[in-house]
Amino acid sequence: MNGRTWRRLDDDKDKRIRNLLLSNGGTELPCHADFERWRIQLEDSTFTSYTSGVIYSTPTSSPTVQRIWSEIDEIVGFQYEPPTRNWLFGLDEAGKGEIFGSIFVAGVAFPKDLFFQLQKILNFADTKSRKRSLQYWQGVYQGTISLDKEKVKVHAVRIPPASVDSENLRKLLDRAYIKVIDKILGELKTVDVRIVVDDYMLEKDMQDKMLELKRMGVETIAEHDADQNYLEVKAASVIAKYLREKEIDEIRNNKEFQIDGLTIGTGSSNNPETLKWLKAWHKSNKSWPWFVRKTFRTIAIIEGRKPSKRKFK
DNA sequence: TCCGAGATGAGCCTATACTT
DNA sequence: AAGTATAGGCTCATCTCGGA
Repeated sequence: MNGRTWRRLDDDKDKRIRNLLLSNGGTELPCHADFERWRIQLEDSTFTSYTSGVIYSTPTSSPTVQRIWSEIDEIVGFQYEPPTRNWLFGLDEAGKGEIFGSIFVAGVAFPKDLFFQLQKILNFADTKSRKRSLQYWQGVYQGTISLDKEKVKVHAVRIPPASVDSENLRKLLDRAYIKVIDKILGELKTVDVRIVVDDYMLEKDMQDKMLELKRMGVETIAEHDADQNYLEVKAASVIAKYLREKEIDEIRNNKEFQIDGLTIGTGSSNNPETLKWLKAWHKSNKSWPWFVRKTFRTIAIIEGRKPSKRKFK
């Protein structure tokens, strides 16, 4: 059972929500700290407003409270850039700076009438945090793709470690992004689309692609931190994150890739378990498994090699 | 009422490109 | 060649809040 949180509220919305609760029989409770603006008890749920512009409602089994939640959703409205086209199409990648595993580039497109349903699902999904379990990502992923199987278009491309070792990363990203765009746009069969990508510093291929799309009449946006401002990018980042976590989880649980009781850890260069695993594996004289990015600095240092500068031009 | 979990920012890692 | 910038990732410390 989960509560609900609404973020980025201004004073006006806060006031309207407070009035809504009071007019539906809510009773005011004393605040518990300076940073609390008000507390209102309504049936089995306590609503707390914080000075940071956040309102939180504790879990409920009351239909009345759930109806109020929907009304609050309407007052709060868009917590991301509102739709400007009938279709919203976002792309993002996960696993770029990791020393293990693949990079996943994912794209998600959905019609604008699914905006609020999706916003509700993704409101809690924090893609930056690794602390959440694979089950958590799977839940958000399933929630996203099963929202409306006919209308939600999803496509992802995997960039394997061997490619990362042998080619320019941004050029690989360019190609993966273009593949995803072509696939999903082909399914949409319309240019009434807003395409938003998280700006990884696009290379020429992708820049050209974006210009071509613009000429076709598609709205194109590339900006950093796009997942915070565009719901479609947030959705894509969740898909990419899930696929990446799934792969790493499978490697981690594979006994074949455990040594001296050590797993591969998170796969990041400054994860202590990952470093211990690297040292133990190297000591055993086994060759590196497929998922290790052999050209990365950390691996070269473990091998006693001089870290070479990567110049794939 | 109060403890601990989640959020956040700094500083480290990875990559590439541009400037000096 | 070294320094700057951009991107994403993780860890750690600190602080804000979430919830019993």
